[in-house]
Amino acid sequence: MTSTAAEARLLVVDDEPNIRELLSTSLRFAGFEVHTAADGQEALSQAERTRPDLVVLDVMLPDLDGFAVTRRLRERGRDVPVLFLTAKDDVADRVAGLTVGGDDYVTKPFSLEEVVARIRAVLRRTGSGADPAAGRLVFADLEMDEDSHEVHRAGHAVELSPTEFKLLRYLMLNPNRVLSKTQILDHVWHYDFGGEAGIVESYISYLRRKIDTGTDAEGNPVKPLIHTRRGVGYVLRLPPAA
Amino acid sequence: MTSTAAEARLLVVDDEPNIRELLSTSLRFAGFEVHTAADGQEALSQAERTRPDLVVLDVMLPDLDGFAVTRRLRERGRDVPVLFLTAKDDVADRVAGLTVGGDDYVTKPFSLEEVVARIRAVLRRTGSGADPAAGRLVFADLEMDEDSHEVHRAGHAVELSPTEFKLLRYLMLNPNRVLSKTQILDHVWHYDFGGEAGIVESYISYLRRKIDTGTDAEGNPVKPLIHTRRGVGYVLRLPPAA
DNA sequence: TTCGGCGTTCAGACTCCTCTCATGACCAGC
DNA sequence: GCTGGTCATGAGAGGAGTCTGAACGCCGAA
Repeated sequence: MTSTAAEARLLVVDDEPNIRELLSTSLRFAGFEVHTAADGQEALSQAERTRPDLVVLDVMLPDLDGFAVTRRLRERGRDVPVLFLTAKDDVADRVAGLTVGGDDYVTKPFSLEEVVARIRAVLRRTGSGADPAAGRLVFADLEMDEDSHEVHRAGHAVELSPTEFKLLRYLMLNPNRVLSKTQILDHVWHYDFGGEAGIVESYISYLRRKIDTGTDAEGNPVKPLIHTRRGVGYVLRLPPAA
Repeated sequence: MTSTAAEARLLVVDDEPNIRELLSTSLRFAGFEVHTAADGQEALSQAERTRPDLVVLDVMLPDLDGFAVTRRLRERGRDVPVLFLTAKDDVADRVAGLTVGGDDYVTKPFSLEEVVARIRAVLRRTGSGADPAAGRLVFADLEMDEDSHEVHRAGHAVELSPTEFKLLRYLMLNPNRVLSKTQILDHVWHYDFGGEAGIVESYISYLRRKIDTGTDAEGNPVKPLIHTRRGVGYVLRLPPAA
């Protein structure tokens, strides 16, 4: 995750300490200023004090639920956008219009990639953002549009599965940086994924097949962008000059 | 919902906090400046202060009903247009008489798509609006007239059912953006719709049959505009270049 | 009342995705 | 050149996601 100047101020609300910790650490590293709260009441007072640009809010809280918190936040005139965290079987619990306005939601267990991407997407939609490059990742002749989920290599459209897409986004957010398989697993896969790191190798292989093969407009083979650092991990970068 | 500079100032009047919240959040995100009131008296004083361009008014209020509020508003010389919210069984008798002038009404439970579309339609009719493109949505060779409810694909008229129409409008308001099934459900269907997201798949299927099949003027098959992003949602966009 | 259109649900078929496993290639150090 | 470890890739099982047709109830129009 590239960390720049503080991108935005977030409030993370979850009663499970592990989740709170996981999120706040990762989001701070992703460049956000992060405050936390463990329940609805604390969330309201924290929001009052810290004036977040976005609230990451677990729907299931011990006191007030996420909807009550949202309503009270907005009754106070703060129409701050919310990213809801919800269990998969709570879908019925979705209640009227979880995703109204600029809001969005992510189901637990989530991947960190997913959360960061959704936060950025919500801020992009609701923020003052007039950034033309918003939602667009570019590395060499490889381009990704996060809103339409489109990927192009050397001008050609590439179809990626959801996991392939998330993996490539993670690589493109960290160009020229070697990422270990464990790191990739921790960011791209669900936080309670039980499998082995071998799956990363498989998906790197799929990605290479889709973006590092084929030819450009003149018929020359494209230069590979995904490189193996044996014993270390993988890196997205331009191939060495010669 | 594309959000632009504040389009107009609205006053939302409803005694149910959830409905008020749902409406104000969504309408703000749709680009309106929104004030709220919980009963008739508050509505009158808010209208006095904020001078709205349109009032969204629940007919059933704890103190004054929608008639009285409207009458008093107009006695004060404010001929602001009103969009009434009414329960289904109130329709026959009373509401019809209410909708004099540029007014309109929507029955509860409503869909957000519907409310936003009606508000825009009323403002278009009554406002100073001289926008030539008003009420007209175009994407590639697909055209929709929101006022006449007409849809054309490659020059051919297409007949759509009401739900199909709303779904297509939502897609056309968000071109090149992947919309999840939940998002679509929340915007296009009634806010208390209890069903599953499967219905979205069905209606996408109907829409495809009507607008993504057939041929253009030269007899070439039309290019599909509705695309599935497996595991993510649907997107309205031009097919990949080649 | 009958009829037809519409909204909704459901089930089956199908496609695509995820993940694991096994094999063989590759690489670095000796 | 060996050798042990690492990595690339294909095959395939199983599952999740998707599409479509059929059926039913509702409602408004005739």
